[in-house]
Amino acid sequence: MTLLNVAEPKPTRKGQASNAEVFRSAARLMVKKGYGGTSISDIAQAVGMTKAGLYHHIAGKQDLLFQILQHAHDEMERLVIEPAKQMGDPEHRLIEITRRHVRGILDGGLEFTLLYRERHHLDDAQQETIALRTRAYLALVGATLEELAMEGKLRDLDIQIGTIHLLKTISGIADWYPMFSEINEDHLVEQTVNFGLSAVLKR
Amino acid sequence: MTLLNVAEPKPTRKGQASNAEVFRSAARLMVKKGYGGTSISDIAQAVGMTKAGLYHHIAGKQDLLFQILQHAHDEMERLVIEPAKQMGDPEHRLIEITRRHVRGILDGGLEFTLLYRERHHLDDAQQETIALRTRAYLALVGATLEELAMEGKLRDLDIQIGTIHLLKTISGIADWYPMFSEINEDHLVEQTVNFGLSAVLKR
DNA sequence: AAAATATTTCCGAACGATCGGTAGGTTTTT
DNA sequence: AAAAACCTACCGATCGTTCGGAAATATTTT
Repeated sequence: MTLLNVAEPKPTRKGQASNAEVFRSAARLMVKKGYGGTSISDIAQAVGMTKAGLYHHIAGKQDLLFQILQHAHDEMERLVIEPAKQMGDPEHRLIEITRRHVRGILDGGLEFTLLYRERHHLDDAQQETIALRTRAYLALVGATLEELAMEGKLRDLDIQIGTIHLLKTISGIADWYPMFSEINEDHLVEQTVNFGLSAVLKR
Repeated sequence: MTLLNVAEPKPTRKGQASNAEVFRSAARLMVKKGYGGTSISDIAQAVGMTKAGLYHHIAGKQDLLFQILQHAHDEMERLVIEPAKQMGDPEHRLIEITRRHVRGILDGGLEFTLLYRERHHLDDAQQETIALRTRAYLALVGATLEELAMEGKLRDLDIQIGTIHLLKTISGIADWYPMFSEINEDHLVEQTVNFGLSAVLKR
């Protein structure tokens, strides 16, 4: 009853606001002003509706945040995790993860992972669902570092801590990049790959 | 009129809540539940007062956040920046910055820097004040990397990006450490120093 | 093709609750 | 007695949410 009780997506319509657009507008607002700082009225206004109208697309404010976070993880799996899992070589896999994750942030596809830090507004069951998916991504990177360690390519470091630091470096870009948008995107991607690899690999 | 209009600190009193305690309680609540998710009533209750009573210690909710952020920067300067500036050797300085910053987070002295991301709730003048102090810290680390580059100790990297990644790695600890509190503190400090140095230094 | 019906989309208006903040008086400390 | 700390009670505004119905659209029947 707590999960997946969205107001049904339904085909779509010719009107001004599809369901997907509601989610995107809401997410963009929440990224800018925070969950608590974004009212239902704000969201309704952003998509050109009244509050009451909006409630035909969402099941409530809390559930809206949950859906957005689920979608963010869906995108993360599609853009980063699935492609990375295809790669056999751990070093290439680590590079691919970094590159795709950063690229995803810059292209806006992973922009809404920023809302992860608003997860305390969810109820316990929803928080656990999100936490599981986050831990799965962490485990993927952790396992990759383990493989690199067995190949003797890894520095003498704590793999758990190294994994988290690596992912913080990457995901942190979403925090500050809007303030340094003069930085070239390709340049940032490669610099981040180098930063991460240098931090954990013997080279 | 926007700056420094606190309800005066005044000596203190023997009652249950000193001014400093109000700030600390408020900050702790805001870290846990966010600025928007923390009501004035919540804060008043946490310090054993009513809303009206609380307003003898603060000038308003927005100003309260501003004071907390100012205090966080004060602590940052006292615990990290001032000691680091004493060090002539840039490599030692970088190590000292990392060590003291991480230590400060773990000891709770820099815990409230987490509220930096709630800065959009401030007015423009307040935001600018905070941004200036943040940029000053960034500049200190950036200048240190520049020195290391001139000594030939630095990797081939973009110093601006390296600086930000370095600081994100460190400050990110405040985000995740509460969830991994089984990690030994000294161990985390040293691992973070090594991670950072490996990322930017030839070694 | 037109008419009739069903379904979905949206709105105006209101709900109880809570928000940040204040006025005025009482208690406590100096 | 002066001053500071604190409380009761309340303010207008806004919050998330709901309800009944009106448009608009899609589907079925004629």
